[in-house]
Amino acid sequence: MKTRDKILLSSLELFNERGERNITTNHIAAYLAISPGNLYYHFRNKSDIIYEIFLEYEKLVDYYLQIPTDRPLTVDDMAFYLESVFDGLWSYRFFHRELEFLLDSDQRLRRDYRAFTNRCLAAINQIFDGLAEGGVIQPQPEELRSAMSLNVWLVITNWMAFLKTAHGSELSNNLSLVQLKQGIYQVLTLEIPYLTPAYLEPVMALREKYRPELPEARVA
Amino acid sequence: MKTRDKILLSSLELFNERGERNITTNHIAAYLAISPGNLYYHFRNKSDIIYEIFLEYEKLVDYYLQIPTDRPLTVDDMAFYLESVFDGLWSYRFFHRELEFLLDSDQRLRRDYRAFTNRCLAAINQIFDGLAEGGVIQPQPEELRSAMSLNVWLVITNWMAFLKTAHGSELSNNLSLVQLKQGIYQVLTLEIPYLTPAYLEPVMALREKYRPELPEARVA
DNA sequence: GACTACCTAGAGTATATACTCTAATAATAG
DNA sequence: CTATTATTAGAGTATATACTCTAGGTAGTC
Repeated sequence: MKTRDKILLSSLELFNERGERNITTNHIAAYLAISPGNLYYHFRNKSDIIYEIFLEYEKLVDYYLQIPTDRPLTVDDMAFYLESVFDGLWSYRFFHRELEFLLDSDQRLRRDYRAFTNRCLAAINQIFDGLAEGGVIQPQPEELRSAMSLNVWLVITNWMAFLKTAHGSELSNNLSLVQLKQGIYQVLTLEIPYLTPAYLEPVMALREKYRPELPEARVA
Repeated sequence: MKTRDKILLSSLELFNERGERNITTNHIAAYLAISPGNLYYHFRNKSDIIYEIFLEYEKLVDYYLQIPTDRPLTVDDMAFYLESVFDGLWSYRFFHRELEFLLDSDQRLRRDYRAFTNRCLAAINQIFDGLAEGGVIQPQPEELRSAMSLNVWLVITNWMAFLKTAHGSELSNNLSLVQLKQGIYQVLTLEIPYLTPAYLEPVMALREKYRPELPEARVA
């Protein structure tokens, strides 16, 4: 593998594992057993590395969120979109963690991420549209559907932070893909009241698959 | 005012304004025109300052989220809780911004914040309970209500990050309390399907007060 | 006035961080 | 083989950061 790609891969791994804030360019170089000079030969600075990683993330999610408009959507479609989005979130999980700082430090990233968010929101809207066409959910006025889509996005992008901060034992802050996908349970919770009677049962069954095994204490 | 209190106040102000990551203890001292030694006389380190600020935040929110259990809750109660929570979020807005790093760096904070989250979730649950008693929302099974409460929490705590990252112009990332309170619109969106017919109209009217004036583009 | 507890200044330091520079080595093209 | 280009090592640096240390001031009390 090319050194440049190794740098991107290892950076992503280290960022995910230990947080972007805790990983310096010197750490990355040491991890790869290359010199700092070598790293800076391939990337002008740390921001550039992060930006390139974002471009990969963006490409992955955009790929999965191509919503067919020529046919209605099924519950299976919805399940696929949810699985895919959470897989993407998992692979690039460092990103949402320090998002605000990253966007403050890089104008390109700021601009691209905003466009990315809008595409995601549009895709969620389209999914709801397709599900309504497929008779899975009841059609809703545009305004309500948009606000619901935004709530779905907020739940998806905040679920991981919730897990890391509120969940888990006092010592371990480790996170598993299984836990992360319990976010699907939360997203499906949002949809329940809008399901058509015919699809209530299958969607509830799908939801059940993601139910947390040991729900955290929610009562004081 | 005592120097110690001035440090806390200025730190909060600087953290909110420019992000905890961008503010060093030397910045704080310089801002107050005191010496670093003086600052370190009052606080052992930066984490201690942040922890003290958290304690204030915690106290404020706990104060507002004392839910009466001896009477049903009204729409006005709900509006008050929402306003209060978003006011708190605004006053200590730096906190949720770099939450994960802060909790990773301070065990006390990690422990206390987790307990705080659980208290908040319990309060949201109680509010839903009280609203059901008051006939505002339809009573729901415990499981669904808990999952809904969690979604409310996720929307509330992620709304600000959404504004900062996805909203606003490319250059300005400034945030206003008015914008922040548009999060109430999103929270009320979650409640719509659970409202009793009698309360649909008044809650929709309340929601309308927080509708964003210039909604961002949500369609590609 | 002198004792004491509290408070403050400000220079200083060890370490980390992002990044640079030069020289050398590999790869490739003609 | 040679010239050129791409890649790498590794020492080095300017700046920042969190924090320390010493000496001295201030306020209250007897």
